[in-house]
Amino acid sequence: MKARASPVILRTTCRKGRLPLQFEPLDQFQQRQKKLEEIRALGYAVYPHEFRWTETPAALVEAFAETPAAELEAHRREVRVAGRIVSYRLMGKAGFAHIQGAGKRIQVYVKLDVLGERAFKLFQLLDLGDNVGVAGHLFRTKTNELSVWVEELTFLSKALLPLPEKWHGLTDIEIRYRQRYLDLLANEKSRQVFLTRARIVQEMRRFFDGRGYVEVETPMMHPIAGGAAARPFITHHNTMDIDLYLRIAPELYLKRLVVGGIDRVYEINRNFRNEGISTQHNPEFTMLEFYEAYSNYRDLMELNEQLFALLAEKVTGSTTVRYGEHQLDFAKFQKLTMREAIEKYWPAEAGAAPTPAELAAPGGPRAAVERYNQWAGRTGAARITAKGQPCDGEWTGLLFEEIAEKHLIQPAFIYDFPTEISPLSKQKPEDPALTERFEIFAGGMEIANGFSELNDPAEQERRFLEQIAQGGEEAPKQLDADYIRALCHGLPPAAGEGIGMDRVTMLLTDSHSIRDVILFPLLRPEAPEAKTETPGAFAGEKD
RNA sequence: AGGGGCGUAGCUCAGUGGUAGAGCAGCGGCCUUUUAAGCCGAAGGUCGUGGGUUCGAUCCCCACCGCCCCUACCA
Repeated sequence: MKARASPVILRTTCRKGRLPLQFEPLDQFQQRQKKLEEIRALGYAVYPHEFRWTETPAALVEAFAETPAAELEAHRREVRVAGRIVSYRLMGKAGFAHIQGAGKRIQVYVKLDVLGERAFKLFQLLDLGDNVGVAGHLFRTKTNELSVWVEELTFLSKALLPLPEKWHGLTDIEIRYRQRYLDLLANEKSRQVFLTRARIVQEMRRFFDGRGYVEVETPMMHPIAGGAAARPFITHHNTMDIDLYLRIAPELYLKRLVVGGIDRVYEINRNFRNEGISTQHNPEFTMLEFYEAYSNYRDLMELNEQLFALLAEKVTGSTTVRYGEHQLDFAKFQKLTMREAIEKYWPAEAGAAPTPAELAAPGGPRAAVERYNQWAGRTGAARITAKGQPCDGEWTGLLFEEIAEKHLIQPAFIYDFPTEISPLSKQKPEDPALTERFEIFAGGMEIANGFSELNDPAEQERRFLEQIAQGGEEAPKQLDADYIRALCHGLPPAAGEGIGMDRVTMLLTDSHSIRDVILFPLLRPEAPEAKTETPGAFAGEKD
């Protein structure tokens, strides 16, 4: 949208204690520094250390929303309240402003004959964006707006740069992401999204803590990147002189902890994947991953039904949540095996849909792909393609992704994944071609992935070696022998799952880009500005 | 990575092949119950960057940069 997000940064020479940077708009920046000096000259501390308040602006507005003027007069309510100035109207010897705090704004009224010369002069030197504290009593104006009759005005800090425009607010998407603090100040909706996100994390913790789970933190820097198929970021430790990978999943460490007797364990933390960026992908994203000994994937599916219904209810007040044009019902999950999903969503015009039995037969998935591609070729739809020589399981996965995934708007479990694409999952006893694995889809996105954990070290080693042999950028390069050793010490039967917290937040806040639920999403760094020598940068200070 | 869109004042946006405009914010003045306060006045822009076409480019063409969307990879 914008060439570069303002402000333009002008570099100046750094002199002892002086602000080395200047920011656009320069005229306002300098104007406000001048006012700051005038405030100092009046004898006010320009960076005071605290303000004792009694209520936030939001609390006042809420608590006295209905209190009539007469009652406020009769029972005078003294308050001390602090916030950021978001509107300002000076009218000669009186003035109004709104100060914003805890997401809401309250009006304050100042009068020369109440405040006195010095404090009123201070009020005249205020700008939109400044932080102030006021002490006084509540009253209602002629137009019946709840306001603070200010008896004492305290300067708290200066905004040297202007706030976004007050009427339209901040709409520039790039600035909203790069300078999130402005977005949070200007857009209540954005503030709400991040408060809701915090609430989601809180409720998740409550849910797992209440079931005897222990929260842990495992390494984010891994000598071997494992636990998922993804390209890792590489970093380097100087003293040890070794390369490390930012983790792509905590899975293998958490299961070591289950070996160690922490039977119910979870972690909420970041994963890093060196892959594409989109409305559903940020290079670092937050996963809740949990493991439960002695349970299988069916137990987990049941747990998830409880979890998501409860979460939606607690966070939005209802188990039914609006997401764009849809109403997602988190109290009702569709359940389909992967093969059933392919059959169900197979396009009618593409000929007979492959049955689960057909997809189970050797060469069946491959044949279905060919049939699908013939149809795709005729209609111009995307063909299913793969590098190398995919096996039946991989073809099945590709079919599912192409045909079914986008239709999974309502919450759904897709289960029984091919073993070939599930290297850490336990096979189904009656069919070793399939594993006890499920994924949860909602809003057309994958939001969770869980399975009965493979705990047979011999089989795990075989699967790892197979992965490595297949190669590819996303396959591990090295056998994680330490993990196999841990399995050799005996991992009890267990089920585990990872939940994409960012995506869950998207669903519960009706956000359609992952960047709207991540405070500081990854953006390309702003182009460095040309260095400009600007001597005597500060008002009243010359070198 | 490929395709599409966008980039004009601090913010939100108009606009034109002939040297750029509004509202808000900022500056000076008036104003002691306003609330998108009002009124008067002055200011503010290498129209994303670099080339090209042209007598002349913010506008047309090309390249580059950044952001957004879609597709691909992925969760």
